[in-house]
Amino acid sequence: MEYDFRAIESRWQKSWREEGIYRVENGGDRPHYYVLDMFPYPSGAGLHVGHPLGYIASDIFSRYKRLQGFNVLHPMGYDAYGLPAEQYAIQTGQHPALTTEQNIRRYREQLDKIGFSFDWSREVRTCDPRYYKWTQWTFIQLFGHYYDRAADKALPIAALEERFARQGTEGLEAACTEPMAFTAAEWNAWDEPRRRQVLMNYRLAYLADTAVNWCPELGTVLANDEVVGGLSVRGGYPVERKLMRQWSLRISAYAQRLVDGLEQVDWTDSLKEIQRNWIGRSEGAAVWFPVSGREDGLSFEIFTTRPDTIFGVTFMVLCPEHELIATITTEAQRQQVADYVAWAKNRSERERQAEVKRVSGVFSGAYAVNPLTEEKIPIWVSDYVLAGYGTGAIMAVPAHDSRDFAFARHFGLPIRQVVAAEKDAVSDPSTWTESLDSKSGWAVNSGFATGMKVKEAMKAVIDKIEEMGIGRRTVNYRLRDAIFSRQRYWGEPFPVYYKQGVAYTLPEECLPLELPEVDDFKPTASGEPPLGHAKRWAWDEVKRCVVDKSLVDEATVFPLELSTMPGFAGSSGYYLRYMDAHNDEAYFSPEAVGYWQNVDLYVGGAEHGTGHLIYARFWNKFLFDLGLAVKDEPFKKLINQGMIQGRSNFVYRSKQDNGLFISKGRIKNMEEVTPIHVDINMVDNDVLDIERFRRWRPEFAEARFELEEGKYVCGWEVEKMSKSMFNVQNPDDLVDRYGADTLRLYEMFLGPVEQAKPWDTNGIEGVHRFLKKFWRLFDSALESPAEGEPSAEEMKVLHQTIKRVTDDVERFSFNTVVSTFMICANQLGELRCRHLEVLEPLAVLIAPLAPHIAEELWHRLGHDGSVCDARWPQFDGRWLVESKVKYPVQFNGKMRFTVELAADCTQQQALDIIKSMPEGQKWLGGAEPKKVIFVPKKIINIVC
RNA sequence: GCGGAUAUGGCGUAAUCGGUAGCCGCGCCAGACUUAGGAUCUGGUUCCGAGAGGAGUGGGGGUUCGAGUCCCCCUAUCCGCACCA
Repeated sequence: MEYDFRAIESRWQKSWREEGIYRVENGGDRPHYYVLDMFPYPSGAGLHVGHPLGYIASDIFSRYKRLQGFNVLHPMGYDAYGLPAEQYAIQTGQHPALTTEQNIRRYREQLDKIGFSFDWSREVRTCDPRYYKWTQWTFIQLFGHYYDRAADKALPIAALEERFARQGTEGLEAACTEPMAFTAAEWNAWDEPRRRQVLMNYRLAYLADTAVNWCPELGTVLANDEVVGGLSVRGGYPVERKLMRQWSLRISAYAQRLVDGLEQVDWTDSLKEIQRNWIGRSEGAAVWFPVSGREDGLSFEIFTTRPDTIFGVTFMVLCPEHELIATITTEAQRQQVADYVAWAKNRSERERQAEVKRVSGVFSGAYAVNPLTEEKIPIWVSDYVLAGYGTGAIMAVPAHDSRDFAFARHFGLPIRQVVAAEKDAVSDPSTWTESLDSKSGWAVNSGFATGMKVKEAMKAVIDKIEEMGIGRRTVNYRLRDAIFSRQRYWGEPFPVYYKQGVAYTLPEECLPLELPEVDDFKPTASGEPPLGHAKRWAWDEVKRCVVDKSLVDEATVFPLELSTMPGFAGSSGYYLRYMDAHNDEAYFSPEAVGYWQNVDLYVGGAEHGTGHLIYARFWNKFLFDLGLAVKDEPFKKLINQGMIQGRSNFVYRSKQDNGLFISKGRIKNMEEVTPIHVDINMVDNDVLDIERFRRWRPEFAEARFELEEGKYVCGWEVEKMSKSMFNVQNPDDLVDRYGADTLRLYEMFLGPVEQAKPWDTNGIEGVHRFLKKFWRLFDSALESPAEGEPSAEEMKVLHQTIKRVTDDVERFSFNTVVSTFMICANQLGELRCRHLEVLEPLAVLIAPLAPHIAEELWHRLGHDGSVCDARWPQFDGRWLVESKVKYPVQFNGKMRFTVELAADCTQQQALDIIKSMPEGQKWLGGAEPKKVIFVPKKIINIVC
């Protein structure tokens, strides 16, 4: 029988669908395992071959775990809200709801063709009201909680109110926007709006005037991870800093726990490092510097990681946004400072970042006093100090900070050395070409700290300023709160309404607050959210949801919040929803989360390291504080699949003769030809299909070719996969041509899952040939099965394969699994193996990789059920026993040599084997070895 | 600039521990079968050399009886962050 993959695959896909064999139940006796893929944005372009790479890897692991006897949760869904979907809708002029629906259908078709074992009964879509009900619900909880640093967790805001009524801010340690201090008496005297205003300072979801990333082109604000180099990630449009009243999530409150949690998870070091850098924890000191000559005792706070260099401060710098500037600037400097601040403000974020090397700044005319030396030091204003980090003010130590050094050199400010690389190695800083930033070395010219090592000096200086009451040891994070509102249409509406300008959340019973249909969903340049067009909706929903009916009158037409939530809102907790996807009473039941706990294996791209993976961890930690999630970290193990790049093909057109195309090997000088992208679908192993090329474009119909060995060989280059380069590979074409099993095997065979690699189909034939060979092996054995016992040789091949496949699947080395199967098929083919008891376990073994062919073979072997319910074959080591002498070596008058033996070989057996070998006798000189050292598993060193 | 990763034949890669470098596949070469094409099968294929032999895992050094693998320095490429005090 021929290997008819089309018939086999459609038959089994249909059967799986009808039998619902991938449906998973919560509970049962089997151990549980949760395998999750990062769910896709259903974009208009459909899936390309890069998408399924991770899905195939996770599917292999899920199927493997299932065959090992685990109850495996392996769900899939769609991240359908957010900018990409909406941008696509705007481009095509269709409503996002419609395009999203179409795209999802297309994605589903493409996914189904590849034969995944997803439990589609648990599908979630972030744009489905039954799903986003819980996104909105979580927002309400975030609004209703604050972060208590003493308890180190989120607590209900009601507890905070109670505390304020009892003792004001006395003794409170809580994450907040601005530090506040008031007494219980003051709190109790305030009215409701005033109190709410104060509480907003502490809520985990809060409204505040924030310097945001405003993208005029997209008509919305963006989070920090959505902006790279001053341009929006989505679309690449310029982004400017703008002060706007926006919702934010107080993710910074969790900064330390987000750092600490990385210790517990099994992620790659590089991804953990990306997160650590993004959170940017740095230890140092906060120090108050008084402004000189002020009767009101005015002072300002700075943050430094180098308190030991405080004796080397020669000037102070404030960021242009600093509130103190207006107060301290002297009359003489007022105009200059105002000009500078105005100039700095108008500079786009992109300009500022592009001109980092350019030094700019202005003297304020005011002076500060160094609290340790009593020295008077000038206060400058410069935009190299950032408003968003620390306090927006620094103490400048030009001798030991490269940025301060550049600034001092530019403006001719003094430079004073206070650290020396070697003890007492003091030199004249005016001769220096760069600052000495290293933290190793000794303090010099540093008052009481002189002679100490830098590390000691740091501690001594902090102790001193704490003792003087002018500062404290502190930790600063780079991680900033996540801006949560978007002035866009396609997102979750906020469950928020306003009463006299004060924000209230809707009652939970009213959820979901559904996204209305609007005629015009396009963003506006002014930043007015498109939901403003939905007058009827605002009206009706307010009437339905708002408790206080008096609000619904002509005067307050739009008491609802009109922004929507960003894309990451819906994707932050979806893995929890899969556990209990149809629950209308709760996000997920305690039983469901108690059973599945958290994700055992998460597979997805590393590009989410600073976005989704931070937000999801934050979201989970918050739900953990609420007692809903049962684990502090959501994703135990994480595998980053490498990006698949495109591999473009070129033809080379002669510059002299526009109708002539020269094969790559015949080109003498690349200057004489123009490379032209050609569609990779008409190139096979870099050989051009000349007829298809002629038909491709009218201008190539008459093309002539200078061939090499009768072929036209194309050039190639690795580029981004994109339509314009004609290098997009659609998985459907390959499935049609070779079948899903071949595609699955080939994507894995390409190389390690984690590695970035260009896509090319040059080897796919080989993988397809293997499947045919594998099929024939079974086919001939089924036709005339061998009688009697399988040979030791055959058993050895089988057990070698079981061992290697099991080990390699365990360590996610799927490319070597494919190789192992190829070797196995070659060897059994050579042995002409027709023993069904040798072949049957192989059908199970290959089921995770190539489920369709496995299912068909399983069926042909006479089994009624699915191969998915089979048991993973057990490795039996006794078939592999062998021995082999490796390197005999003599040294130090002793003999030592190394022997390779089977894993279960005993010491005595090892010695017997060695002594039985003629060389062994010679090396040992007839003597008994004195010492046998088992070094690794297999190799034994023997010392005589 | 800081941080992380990677570097092996013509190509993708393999070599769980330090133990005969190059498994498996592509491509290429030769052959078998075939009217032909396709499909299938067999043998060969790191480089230099006719051969004996020699060289060889980006470059240089080190540890070791033994290094692709461990350590130090350098180079190139990729990724992340980027005036973060």
